Order: sequence, then structure tokens, then C-alpha cells
Amino acid sequence: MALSNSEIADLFDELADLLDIEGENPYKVRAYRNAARIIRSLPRSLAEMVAAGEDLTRLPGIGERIARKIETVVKTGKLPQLEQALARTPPTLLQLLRIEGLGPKRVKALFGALDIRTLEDLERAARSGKIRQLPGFGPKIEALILKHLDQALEGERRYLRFEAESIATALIAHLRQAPGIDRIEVAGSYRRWRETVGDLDILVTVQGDSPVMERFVAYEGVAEVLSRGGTRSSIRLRNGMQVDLRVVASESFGAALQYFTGSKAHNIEIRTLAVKQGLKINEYGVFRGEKRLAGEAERDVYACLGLAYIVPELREGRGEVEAALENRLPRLVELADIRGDLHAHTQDTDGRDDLETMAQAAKALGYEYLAITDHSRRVTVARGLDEKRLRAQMEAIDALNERLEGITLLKGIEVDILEDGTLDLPDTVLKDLDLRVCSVHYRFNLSKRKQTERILRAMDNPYFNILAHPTGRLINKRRPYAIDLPRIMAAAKERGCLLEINAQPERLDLNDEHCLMARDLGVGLVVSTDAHTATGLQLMRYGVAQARRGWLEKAQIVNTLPLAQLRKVLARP
DNA sequence: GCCGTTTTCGGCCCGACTGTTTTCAGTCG
Repeated sequence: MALSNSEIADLFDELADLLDIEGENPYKVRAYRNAARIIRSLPRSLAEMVAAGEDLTRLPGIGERIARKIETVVKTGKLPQLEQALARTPPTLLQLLRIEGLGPKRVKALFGALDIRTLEDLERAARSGKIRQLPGFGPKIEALILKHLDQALEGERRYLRFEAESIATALIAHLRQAPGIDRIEVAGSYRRWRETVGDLDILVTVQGDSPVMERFVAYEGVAEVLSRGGTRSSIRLRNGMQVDLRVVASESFGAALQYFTGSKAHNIEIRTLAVKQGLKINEYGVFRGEKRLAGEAERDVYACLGLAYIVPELREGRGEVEAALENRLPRLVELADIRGDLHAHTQDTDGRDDLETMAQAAKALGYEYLAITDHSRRVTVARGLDEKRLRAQMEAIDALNERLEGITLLKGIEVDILEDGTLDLPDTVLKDLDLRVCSVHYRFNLSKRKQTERILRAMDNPYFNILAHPTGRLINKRRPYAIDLPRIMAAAKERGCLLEINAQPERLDLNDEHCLMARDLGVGLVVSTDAHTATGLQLMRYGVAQARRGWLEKAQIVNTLPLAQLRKVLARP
């Protein structure tokens, strides 16, 4: 069984961490991390590319040496350099890197001087006061280590962007009360619409001598103030989230926004490009020598480099800088392009609202259509519909459509894909619906081959339209089930089936990398909310953001079509 | 280890903050 791209990327990341601790050339370490990132964002599997004899060195950041290593990994499942590094350096040291304040240099020093290999060793040494005696260490660092040990033991916590949004909104409202506040913007992975964020980076500009820092550290949700400076302060909220506030001058706001939005990989590319052009970029502006060329507007930072504006969702170091240079950035799908939602539940199963409430909410969003797709009978916990109850709902929808103006309800179902690949309701009723959303809700633990075949068999049913939440993952809660997505996408394209980008903040399934893969393979997609309430329809922006992170354009998203054209696609010609 | 319209060798993004120092290293973002 060949390793997946993300497994291969993990090997290079692990190698990079170990070499970093060993004090290896930092640029070599960066080259491995860089390669890992490139590998993660590839639309096709390396196994496939190697089998086809493709020249991997044509990928940016992959040279002769790493290409050979990848081939070895694909063929043997092992990365010899990693095995050697593991023999030299205990892998438990990698846990130590997760402690805030401990980087490769200090981990190496702790290992070398005190033979500290594990978090337990670290705690013992810190408690007995040995760490403060090491050169370069002191009582403060020792105390810091003890403080952060607990956090490291439970692993890095990342918050759903959705959770972060309500935290950010409340905090911004608090900051707005400070006199002299001008602009406020959340930067970082939040602005790039990553599905999870580790912390919040807030930028503000102020008029005159505003007490915004005082107000920030005095926020009622603050558990502790981590640092406090003139331009930057950090707090930890009671829920554990870290928030950084940076005060920047108006004339630097655009440059600061660009800089703190990241990603790190994107910024390195941008700055490297700037250096080649004899420019310098920092968070204060773009400079040629002493002369400042831009800084107030983010757009100008890119323009100075001869680049088209790159939206935050694309700033992941996945080729967007090169694309901007060549003026071939995608024209990303936008929320306003969406003409309807194709996955929603009502109180007939596990939703909360009735048909009409859902319809009016969809109309208020400016939609042309909304598909009602309640669960099928197999999902007993949701009181899934059998044929009789489904027929009753269909009649109710027909009757409602007679009365409704400006919105059309589509008769649909979220039908379960059973373990043998058949659908949970007979074709005799499926054929009378406008569309069928098909999904896996149980037996997640089948082998990759069996799970894939289960879905492929289901797609053989001529009424199969959309594969809902294709991997079944729940962020931070449930891992995706094993499936061969490229194969499923190829099969879907061939048969005129579609894949869903589920917009639920804890699903976002397909994820951004899958979206890139779908873009490359050209399979049709829909963005749907899977709403269980009328307000749930507003989550569409999360699905659209995910699509944008995957470089997707309007043409590939089927629910941007007017209803008449949508119906043609759903008929699976 | 990667990369090249200044270079196949010699570069490789940049600044704030902290702690341990007394001019700087490490870490972080």
C-alpha cells in the first residue's frame, strides 16, 4: 500500500524537526519543510506521479535530492535519512519542541547537558532547579517550561474558525470602545479562512495617544497577560485562546495586514521576490533603499512587486505567487455567485424548522432555489424518512411551491449509502425527486478498498447525484474514513455525479486540499450548508471560503447555475 | 537542500519581544 501524500509530507516534516534539533544547516531544514508543504498541496498522488515516471524536480522546491528521496519513499515506504536521524536522536525530543519557549537550540542543549528526552524528564529537571543552571537558561525560562508543560501534554489546541469568529467579534466590540480607535482587522489564519485557528492576530490603527493596549489587557475574558509592549501585547483568554494585538501606524496598515495575514510560506516567497527586485518588505512598508514605495494599502504591496492582488484565501505558498506573476490567478467563486443551497433538513427529521421557514430564509438570502434533503430511514436517531413519509413531504413541497414566490423548493433526500453500496430507499421513490444527496453515516471503519467500492457502487445507481460530506470527518473529533478520493472523483466525473463541499464549520468536507484535487480533476462540485435550522443556511460563507482556498472558480460549482441549467446537470445526461 | 535575466557558488525574509546578558541568542510569528 503506497503512502499518501500527506503521510510522505509527515516524514519530511519529522526529518526537518530532528535535523533542526541536531543543528543541521537551517536552510536544509527549511528545504525539507518546504517540500513537505508542496507535497501536501499536490493535486495528485506522488505514488501515481512516480509510477508514471514524471520528473518531480519540476515541482517548485523539489530538487534532485528530494526527488530521489520521494521515489525511495514511494517504492519502499521508508525514508532512510529519517531512519538514520531517528537512530541518532530520540524521537521523543520532538514533543519538547511543542513547549512554548523551547525551540531546537534549547531542546538540543537540554538533551546534551541533562539528557532530557521526554516531557517527564523535562518536568523533573525543571522542578529540581537544574535547568536554571545551564548556560543561556535562567529561572524565568525554567518557570516558563513548567507553566507550559500541561498544555504540551494535551497537545496543541486549535479552535474552529467558527468558534474564533464569535470570540473575535466580542473582543473587537470591546476594543472599539477605546477612544481614538480607527481601523481594526483580524489577520492571520483567521483572515485566510483556515478551518481552524490557533490564535488571533488583531491589528489596529489609532488616532493620537489611544489607551487601546490598556483596554485590551483589561478585557474581562483575559486569564493572563503574556507580554506587554508598546506596539504589541499578547493575552490568553480564559478559554485558552491566545490573542495578539498590534498597534500600527495608518501609513503602515496595509503592509502590516499583508505581513500578519501570512502564511509564513507565502511571505517568504513575497520577500524573496522583493529582494530580487532590489526591494525590501517589512511590516512597515515596501522600500527601495530609504525610499518608501507603499504601505498604507495592502493592494499596493503586491502592486509594487508587479503582482496582481492575491486574496488571503490563496496565501498558502501553493503557487499563488507564481500565478500572480504570470497573471493567471483563478477568478475565485464568491458567495454572491451561489444561487441556492442543495442540502438542508427540516423538522420532519432532525432539523428544527418547517418547510416554509426554511424557504423564506433561503429567499431572504437571495437564493433562487433550496433543496430539502431530510434523512432516509436508516438514520433512525434522526427519525429518517421511509417512502411513505417522504411522499407526504413531497406533496407538502408541491403545495408550498404553488404559493411561494421568488424561491423554488426542490424535493430531495439525503439518502444513506448502505454497506453494500445500495441506497436506503427504492428507486421507485428516488426517481420522483428532484435530486438525491447520498452519504455514508455508519460503518466508517471499512478498509479503504471496501469503503471506496461501497461508494463507487452507489454511484452506479442512476439516481445518485451528490456525494455529501465525502470523507465523514469532524474537525478535532472524528478522523476521515479511508477512501480513495482521486478514484472517486474520477468516477464521479465520468458518471456525471457531483461531490459536496459541506459548509458546516466542523465538517468543511471536502477540505481545501481535496478542493485543489477536484479542481485538477475537473469533477463537478456543489457547496451546501447541510443546515438543520433556518439560520444554518447562513453558513454558506464557510463552504465558499473552503472552495476559494482550493482555487475553485464559479464554473465548477454547480449551485451557481440558474435552476433550469441545474436541473439538466441533476438529470445525469 | 534549492535555486539562478546580477550568481552553478553563495546566497537563502524580517522585526519584536524576552531573558540572559552587557551586546546578543533564541524564539515566535
